Amino acid sequence: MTAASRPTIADVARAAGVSKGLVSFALNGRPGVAADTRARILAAADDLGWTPSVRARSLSTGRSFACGLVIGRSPDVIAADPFFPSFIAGVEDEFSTTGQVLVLAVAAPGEEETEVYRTLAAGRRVDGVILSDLRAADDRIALVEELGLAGVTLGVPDIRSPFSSVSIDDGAGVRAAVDHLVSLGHTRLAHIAGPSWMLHAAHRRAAFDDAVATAGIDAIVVETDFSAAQGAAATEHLLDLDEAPTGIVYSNDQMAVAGLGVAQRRGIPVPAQLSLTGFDDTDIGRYLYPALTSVATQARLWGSRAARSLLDAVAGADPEEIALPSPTLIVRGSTGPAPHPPTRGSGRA
Amino acid sequence: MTAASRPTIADVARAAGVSKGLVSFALNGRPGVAADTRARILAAADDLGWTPSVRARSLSTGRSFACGLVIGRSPDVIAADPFFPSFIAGVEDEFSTTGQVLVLAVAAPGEEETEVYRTLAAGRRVDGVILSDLRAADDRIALVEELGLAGVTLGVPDIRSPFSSVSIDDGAGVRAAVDHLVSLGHTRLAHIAGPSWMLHAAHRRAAFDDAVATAGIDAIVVETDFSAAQGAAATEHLLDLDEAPTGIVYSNDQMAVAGLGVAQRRGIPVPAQLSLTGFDDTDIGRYLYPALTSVATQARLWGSRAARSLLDAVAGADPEEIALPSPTLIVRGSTGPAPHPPTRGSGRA
DNA sequence: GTTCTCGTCTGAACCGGTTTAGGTTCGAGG
DNA sequence: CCTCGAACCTAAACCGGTTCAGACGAGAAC
Repeated sequence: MTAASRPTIADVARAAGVSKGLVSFALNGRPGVAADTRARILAAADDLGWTPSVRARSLSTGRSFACGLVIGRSPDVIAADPFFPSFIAGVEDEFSTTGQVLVLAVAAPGEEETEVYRTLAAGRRVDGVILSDLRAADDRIALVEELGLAGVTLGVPDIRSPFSSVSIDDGAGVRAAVDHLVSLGHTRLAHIAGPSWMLHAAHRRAAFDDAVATAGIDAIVVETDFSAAQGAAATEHLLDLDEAPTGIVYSNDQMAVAGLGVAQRRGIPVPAQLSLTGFDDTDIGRYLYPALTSVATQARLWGSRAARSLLDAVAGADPEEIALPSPTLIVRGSTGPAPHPPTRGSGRA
Repeated sequence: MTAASRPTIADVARAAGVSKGLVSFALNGRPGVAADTRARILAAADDLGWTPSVRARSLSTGRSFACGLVIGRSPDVIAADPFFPSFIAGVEDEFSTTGQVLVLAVAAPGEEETEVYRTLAAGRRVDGVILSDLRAADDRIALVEELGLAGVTLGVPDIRSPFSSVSIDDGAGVRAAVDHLVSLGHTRLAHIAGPSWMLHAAHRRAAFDDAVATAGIDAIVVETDFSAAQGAAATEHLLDLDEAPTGIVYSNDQMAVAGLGVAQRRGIPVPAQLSLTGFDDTDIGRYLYPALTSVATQARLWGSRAARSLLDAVAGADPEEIALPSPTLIVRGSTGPAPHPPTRGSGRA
């Protein structure tokens, strides 16, 4: 009479006239159940509107059917980064079809972050975790291994790792940006990099160094924390230089946007006097004036691949290294031919 | 020898020389346990490094110790919106101290979204959900109630709701923006609104209508889907008008940024000929040129309050209506005095 | 006809907690 | 000295699934 609580497997068993155990077998599609009995059980379950209790299943199988993503950044830096929403959408693409659930946590790197992993593992709330923003000699890898969780890293770690990795070749994007600028005649370039302890920031920087060396041109690199504030500051610094660069390759879009703001404030025409490229191909970059030339990564695809790889790992598959298609440079208005240099001595127009 | 699996409450009981039940009582700080026994049990638990299994606890208590947030937007629109990361950080502030966990899902409104709620409830994976981006006659309210989940709405619903709400007075922010522009002498304003089926977009629009009516000035409203693309298109439309507005109040920052791009592309000086205000006070807005005048909401605070309210509801508290501090207008360079009108007839400088 | 095997199904243990009914012990009150 | 109640504790049921040892029956092999 009172709120009939949801049917359990025992109710289904009673309705079908079989034992609990057999119901479990039938519902999980395991062999050893006569075809007609199976049909009868499924019909009974359907009739009663039975639905498995993940809680009970978790307890008896020892799996959580949930995976975690701990975003190790300060909220300010995340806020402006379009990567995670797209990435998470990709993860969902995969999880939703397999009954998994995504547990999200936000914690600044350090103590607090470690604590989050420990808590997640202690309560056995997740079966595995996605390690994003891989760091140099990332101690989370050993931590997650020690905690007995499955894992997948976004990018190939620089240390031994028992986990699968899913990577995108950031370097190709940066090289494309540099080549683009070089082909436009730029000879003094700069790179505004992310923090070198972040592996992908380091990769982008290395690719930049490599590309400019190959092209045989001058270059300077400034390191930042990826924030708009430091992106702006770094740009100011570069523009104050005696021989200011004529092209700046930013390690993310939000710094590029801030850099564009700095240039405009100084009255430096973009791209006539200064070309800028971003990284991530944020939607907003497309609507700025001039629109931002940027490197487009496929965050959503990355998310779904990482999710799948993690589920494979939870299921006991061997680690694998997955490489995603290289990012592509989207050329827009913020890059253009190098300005005619008003260099001393050579007074050419 | 072999991987000693984690200690259970039975191990603790054995070590302390008491029964399982008493251990449970002691660990949960319930009365009826002698002080020294309690101490002995706690010491034993500590010794063994015991940690509760949330799975087992879930099964026996019927609670999940997890809450859900289903973001009902298309990934593109989320990506550029800084609200959720900050909001989620706030939710975490509250959850992390109480051992709760946040389950995040992303689904475009409609079928798919409903399915996500049903799935979450069917598996009893969450105890409650946060309903964000409240809609007109939001059917999620009845759905969540029917599913037997606790809930909290972000904003006061326009229909009967059994849930607590946590709201911020968007209208105050929009009014502040309008008043600011009016005080600068603007007499033709426009509002680029979000979709009217989103309650907060509707509120902002209503506040705009109200504020311009009070000021007794001309105004026009264009509705969009909150995306940068439509923000840009709406701006183009307004600037094409015979009597183009001299001030535009955008319903979010990303449209304002796109609008600024449009103005710059047309060579319309901002703020000399056109003033713009955003909403959300995105970090990026601060670094544009000119920097964006915007309405700052406290997303993180909102998150922690909503989380707390939801936990109260899960614990059985009566619904409450919480009002957050009004947002404040942050004035920056994108707004300025109204241009001297080169109107026909009155040739005043 | 007996034995073996296979497929089908049952019953019970188990996962790791919580909760409740009831049993001891002890001191106070009569 | 006996009775009674409070304080403390135990044992067992319970949450809702999974899993495994073994019961049972039927057909095949001998």
